[in-house]
Amino acid sequence: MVPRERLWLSSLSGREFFCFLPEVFMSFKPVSSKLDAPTMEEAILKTWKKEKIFEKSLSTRADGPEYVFYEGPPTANGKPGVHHVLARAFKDMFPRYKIMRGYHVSRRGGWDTHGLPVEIEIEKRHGFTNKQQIEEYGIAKFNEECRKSAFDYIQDWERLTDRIAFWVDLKTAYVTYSNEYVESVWWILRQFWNKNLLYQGFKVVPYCPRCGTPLSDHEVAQGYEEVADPSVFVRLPLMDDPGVSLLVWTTTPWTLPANVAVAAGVDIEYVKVEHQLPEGGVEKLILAHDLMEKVFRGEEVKVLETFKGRKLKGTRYQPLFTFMPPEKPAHFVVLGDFVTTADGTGLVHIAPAFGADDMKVALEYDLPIIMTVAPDGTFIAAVTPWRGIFVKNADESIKTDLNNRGLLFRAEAYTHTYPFCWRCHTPLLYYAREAWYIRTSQYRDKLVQLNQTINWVPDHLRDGRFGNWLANNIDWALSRERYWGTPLPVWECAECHYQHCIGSLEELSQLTGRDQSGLDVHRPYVDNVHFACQKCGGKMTRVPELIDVWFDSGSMPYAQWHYPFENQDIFAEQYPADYICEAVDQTRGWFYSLHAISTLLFEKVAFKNVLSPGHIQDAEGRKMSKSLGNIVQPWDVLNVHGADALRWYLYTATPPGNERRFSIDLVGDALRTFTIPLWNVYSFFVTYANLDHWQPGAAGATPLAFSNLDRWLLSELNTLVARITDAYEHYDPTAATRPIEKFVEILSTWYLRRSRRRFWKSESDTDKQAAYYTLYTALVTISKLIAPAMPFLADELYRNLVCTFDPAAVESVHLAVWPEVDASFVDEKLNYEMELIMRLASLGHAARAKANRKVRQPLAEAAFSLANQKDRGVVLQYDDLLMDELNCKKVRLLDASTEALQHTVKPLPKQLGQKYGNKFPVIQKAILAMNSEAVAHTLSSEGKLDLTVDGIFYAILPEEVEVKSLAREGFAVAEEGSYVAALVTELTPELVAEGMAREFVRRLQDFRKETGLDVVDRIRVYLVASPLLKDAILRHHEYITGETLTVELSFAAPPPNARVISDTFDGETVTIALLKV
RNA sequence: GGGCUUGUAGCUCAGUUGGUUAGAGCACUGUGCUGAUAACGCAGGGGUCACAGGUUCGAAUCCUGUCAAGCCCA
Repeated sequence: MVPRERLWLSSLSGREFFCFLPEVFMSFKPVSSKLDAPTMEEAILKTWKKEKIFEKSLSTRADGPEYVFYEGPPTANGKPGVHHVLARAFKDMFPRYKIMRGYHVSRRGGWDTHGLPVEIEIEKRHGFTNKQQIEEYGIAKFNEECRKSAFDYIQDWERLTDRIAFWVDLKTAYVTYSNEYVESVWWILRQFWNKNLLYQGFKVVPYCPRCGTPLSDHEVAQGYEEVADPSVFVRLPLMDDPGVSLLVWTTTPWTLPANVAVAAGVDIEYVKVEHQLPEGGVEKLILAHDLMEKVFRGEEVKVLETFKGRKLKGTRYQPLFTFMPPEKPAHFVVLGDFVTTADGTGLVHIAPAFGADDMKVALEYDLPIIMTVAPDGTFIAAVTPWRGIFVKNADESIKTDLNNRGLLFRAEAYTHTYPFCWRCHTPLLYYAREAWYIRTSQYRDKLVQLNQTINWVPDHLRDGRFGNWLANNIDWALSRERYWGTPLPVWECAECHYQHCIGSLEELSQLTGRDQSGLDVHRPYVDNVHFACQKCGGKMTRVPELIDVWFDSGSMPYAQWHYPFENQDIFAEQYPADYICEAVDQTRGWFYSLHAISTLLFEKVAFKNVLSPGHIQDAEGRKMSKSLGNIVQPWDVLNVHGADALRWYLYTATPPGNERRFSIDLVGDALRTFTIPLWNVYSFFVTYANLDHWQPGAAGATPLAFSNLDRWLLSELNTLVARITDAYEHYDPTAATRPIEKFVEILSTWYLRRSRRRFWKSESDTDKQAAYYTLYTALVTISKLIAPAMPFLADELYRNLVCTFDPAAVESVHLAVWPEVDASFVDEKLNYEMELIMRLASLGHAARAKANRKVRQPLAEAAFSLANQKDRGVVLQYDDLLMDELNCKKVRLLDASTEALQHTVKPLPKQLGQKYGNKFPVIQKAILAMNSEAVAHTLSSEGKLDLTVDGIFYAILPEEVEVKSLAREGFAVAEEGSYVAALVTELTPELVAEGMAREFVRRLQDFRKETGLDVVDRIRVYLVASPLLKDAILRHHEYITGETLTVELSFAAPPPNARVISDTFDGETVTIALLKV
């Protein structure tokens, strides 16, 4: 069928006005069926800027309730990658949704500007390899370069942020190095100082003795190598049990002079064994049961006693060395959860100065810390035998010493990975340095309790990774011995060592008696500020440390507003956040620093909802890294497929907490499977609505005649709105997007496929109006539902579909109001019934294919069998849809009373199994052993089936057995589960002729298209055809001319200027000559 | 070494309180349909539900262990 001629004189009443002035018809902007996504998106971007849509999204909601979003500040000293797009895409969608719900979302941006990554860039630039070089170069110059470098790639960030439509206010973005920001951070630290939460202690850090500096984690990670270290087993004779020794193991003998305790595992099983000495006699040793085999290597030992580790707690042993007598109780067994039985003896030597676990357990048990090593990595003078020797070089001599004293059980080489300095290749030492801590562990219970009130997505983070981290909270090691960062605002007196923490620049001014408001708060300037000690009048100098950059970013709720020095009202409104979002690696980074600072400061949460997406991997599931060369650049994707497809892929590919594989092609799939079908529906609608001069809201007084199909689509649409709304309310990006894909699919492949003729037909009746209304409503609603996810396409649809005709409409979908569910349209029954009809249509097609009957050939009859009695009425109710879809003259139900049927029965495991439990197998067997016809008959006539198996009686109900009916003969059959479609495939001459006519129409339409005719062009047709075909054409003359807009169809000779083709089908031949009128 | 997470078709993913023969989309092959479509329909091939035990009438699903990958920590 061809769309009717577009003449409007005979059209709907009330439209005559347009007929006289066709040139002023308002119409939708024409939409090509080809979509160029990047071009479309860039045009929308320009429009947004021109019309200041982002600004309006704020101003139009100025009176709305506040929805607070915190931007986790990135560092702009590197180029943004796909993983940044990921986080930003997830950040963006919920604020956009909330705007449409009427909220005001200020979305201030921010930049993290301090820290080691920035310093390293500058070090690389100058080829610096150690801290002395920086100090020789000058901290002032160095920091000035850091300050500039922090924004080296800011333009890349701004461009990318803009292009992916992450709406964030970068014009007013906070910057962590600004004096105002730092002053707020100082204020926070001062609050902690006042509460006695800030203290100085030791921290064990990976330390390079040659460079004289601790290394950051990622520096350490660069330098692991496999090496052979000495592995020694050492006896520690017990004080109170002569002849018995603890057996400990270590790969760092140089730490033994600093030993203060031995750790055992509380639930590990230990044994006391009797062991034959090679030189004669026996000794008694204590070690973990599971490691006996490894330690004694088949040597025979006698187990004297077995006990759990907790029993060893407090057991005292004789110190190995006595160079430095401890000032506190030491040399006894403690319990540690880090003890394992993977290696060694299950008893771990503890030297708090040289191991993080050791330090932790030392704090727990108040053990002394014995520092035997100087900063250059050599033993101090007190360790007399090895003074001045580099510790690793003393290992052999220490072994000899122990052996001479009969304490060495065994020594050998042990190969493992050990960290080396990435700059100078010196083996790193784990080494205790003085450090500043925040006493977060004092607030452990509060941290845990407040965390329970936070909504985590995925929710396992709350009690898993984050919850565990809080439950085992240790004090926050705050200080860093670096240059470019927020200085720790503690001043110390050179004389009496009195310390004072500064809380504001004003305080500093008072103390120094000089206006410090213009001071650069960074090193080295702040280090040159001195004042008199309150206690002794001595000279106060700032301590050299900076603070952890995570403290900077965790302070952003306060510092971004220069709170409490300014903006107290804004702060009150913007704290805490409703929503934050960063990748999962931030659990112990930003998420923790926000939570810890907020808890210690105000005992409140800093954020109520947090979404934490998993990382991006390459298409093979490997992580993206420079060394693998598998990094996908965001612009390569954006320039090909656009930002919407990229975002859509990220939302739909996998639940947010999972890792997701990523490649240009996977984004292309999102475009092909969702965007393009949606675009085609849109393009179809606009094309035909323009041809018909259809306008939204112009139907006038005529009531719309909604078909079943319309009512169904509107029901599905409102169901969809409810689902998507619910998903957004629950911070579920996958559920907020995937159902839209499903909806667009059924919109395109069922609603539109089944409705095409309604749009083409000549009469502009109420049915057609209903179809336009329905499709229009669906498209406009979709534009709103996808707005938070695909901001460009959404606005493209909305602006053309809504703004074109409605001058009162807001100018962008992002300023529009989120759709409400109209419950009166939701009809669950209708949804169910249409799904059934789609399934039956599908079965009908399958039956056709099996019988080798193409769809163009009409068939006499399609019959269906449905096991569920309730479903049977549905078939007849929608028979018009099925007849049309399957090209059948009649649709009916298979019926046992009117035709020969055979039945198959299937006992249903779910129903029978749940009811009868372990009797299910015998019941199933018994039913299958019976005659299926008899079972089917009894169940339908008596409503139950009596069964006795092994002397037990069962009454089986119809719903517990599936009965399927099959026609015996004369049908082509397809079945799925209990559904059966049966087609009568016998053809009458009438049906054959009609099939030929349709076949002929198809050729003619192809020919029209090939000739380049417009859909509304009219034609004359001249034919030569074989007799059977000629007969069919004459019989269906009216149908053919109507479908093909043929004004004259004749079997006369064609004029010489006609286009001619010949074709053969179904054994018939035809020659067609065509002429445009 | 520890914690958390993941593992289902070639690829991307569903799979409800355990219950019929484990599904969908993409890709591939065949075929049909089409004057919106870059489409669409139908069919086919493709599965040791990572592996091994256990519980159960019945396990992708519950339990235990192992392996692999990712992240965080050590």
